[in-house]
Amino acid sequence: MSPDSKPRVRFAPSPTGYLHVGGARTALFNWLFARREGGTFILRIEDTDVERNRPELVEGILQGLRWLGVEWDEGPCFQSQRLDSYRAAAQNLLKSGAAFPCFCAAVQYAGADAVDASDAESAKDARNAPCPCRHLDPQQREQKIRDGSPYAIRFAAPREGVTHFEDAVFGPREVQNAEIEDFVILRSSGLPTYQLGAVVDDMAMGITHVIRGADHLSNTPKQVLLYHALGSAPPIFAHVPLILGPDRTRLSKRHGATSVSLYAEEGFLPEAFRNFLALLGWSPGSDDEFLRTSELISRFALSGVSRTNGVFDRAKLEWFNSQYLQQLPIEELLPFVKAELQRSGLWQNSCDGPDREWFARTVDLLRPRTRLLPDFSHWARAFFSDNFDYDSEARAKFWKDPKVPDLLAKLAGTLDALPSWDHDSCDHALRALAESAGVKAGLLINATRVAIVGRAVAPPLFDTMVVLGKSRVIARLRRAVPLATA
RNA sequence: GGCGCUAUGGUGCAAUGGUUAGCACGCGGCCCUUUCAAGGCCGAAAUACGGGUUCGACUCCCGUUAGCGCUACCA
Repeated sequence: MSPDSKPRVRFAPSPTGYLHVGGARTALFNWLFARREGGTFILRIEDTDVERNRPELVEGILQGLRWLGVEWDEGPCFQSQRLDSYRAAAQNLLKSGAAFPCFCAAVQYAGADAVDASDAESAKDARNAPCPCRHLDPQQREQKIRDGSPYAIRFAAPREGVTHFEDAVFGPREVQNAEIEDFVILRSSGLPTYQLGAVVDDMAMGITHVIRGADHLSNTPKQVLLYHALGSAPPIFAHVPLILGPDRTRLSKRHGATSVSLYAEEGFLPEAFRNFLALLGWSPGSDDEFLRTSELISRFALSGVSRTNGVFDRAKLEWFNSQYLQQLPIEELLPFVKAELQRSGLWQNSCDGPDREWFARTVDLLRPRTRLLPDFSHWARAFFSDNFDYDSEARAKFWKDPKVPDLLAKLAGTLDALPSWDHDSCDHALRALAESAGVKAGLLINATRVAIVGRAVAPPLFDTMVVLGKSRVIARLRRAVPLATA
């Protein structure tokens, strides 16, 4: 790469499932790198496996990326629309002798367990046996092709020597070519395998850095061989460690939520999710953790990427979310709360107009106790609607005292007579009432909270009263009297 | 089985070959307090094991063990 050329990177998911956490992090690293270096981030859909391919899943992957805020500069392009390139490349390799046609029957992968469980020796032999088609003489080859025998195209891997490449994370790598089998590059169906498709496209797209999961580390020498055979210098590779579940096995559906869209639905903030994901397998080199996306970008470097697989820690993710919920400038948070309230049917348009200030103040009051966006419409429901229920545990605990109904009724009257409605006025009025009634202020405070918001969990009472407004508080107190009596 | 990668508290990350091995999540305690959070303070908790190299090793080398990956006409 010449000094003035900007890096070009890509994220290349295959539409065989949703956008999972591991893929999302790979995408994020690519994106952060591109943004940091002023490069280009390309999205490519690797849909060459007709069997597993689910075209309808592509949109979900795109949505997941958009939610994550990982915007691509080019694409998405589909490998299924570039089949000619792969076939041409395969033909070139055939002509140059770097590849050969294989007429063997395709063997379906039975799974690692099946192989290991069967007779170890024969399985071993089968695995190591080189494809005999490599040594077919030209006449036999021609004959078979003329006969119309279906064939795949295999790369003729060198039997000696070593292949090396540079990995920005794992350092310089060297592999014995003897360990590399004659892998298939074009299936008998005419569709390319991953190895060929990826290399041909990365070459065509001018990819300078291949940032992908470490599960590809072992296969990289094959691709390096392809680059050379195709007459191109390989890019710089950067393999990022895998994400594991709590049991330290590769994260999968078994571990529960692995789809990015699920986290979006649960009410995580995309920026919090990004922050969390970025720090899973990467470190800025210091102890800083709360890093807004702009800082992530300015500090990202491949040299900070770890070589150790990491466990996905949901608790930490939630902590990041709560941090963003309470530390974001309020104006940045409001749109997310609005969307949440719209989702739950609690949104009032006035909050975008005359009540905007009230809305901001209320959200600000609520947010230290929220962990996920839906908290705003669940336990904080009473702040946005008169239609809320009364938590039975809260009632049992704070409406237990028989004096409560009478106190609530009296409080409604006292508050109603208040000339001004502010924190201190409410405070004094309530404490005075408690004192004259001979009860502790706490008793009345707790009972009142349940009466006006329906539950034990809420911001400080007098702040809550101010935000709810005089008429609502009084109405709710009166409404609660018979309920507290029952 | 073969080949490869990795190894710091339960988890995620720090530590030019020299620190009482640091930070954060989680956990426990205390403070604050009107509930619940948030916040503040304190605490328990780690260099996988064994050999080397070195004045000195979390750091470099070897071995062991463990985990993971690849070993498909999957990606």
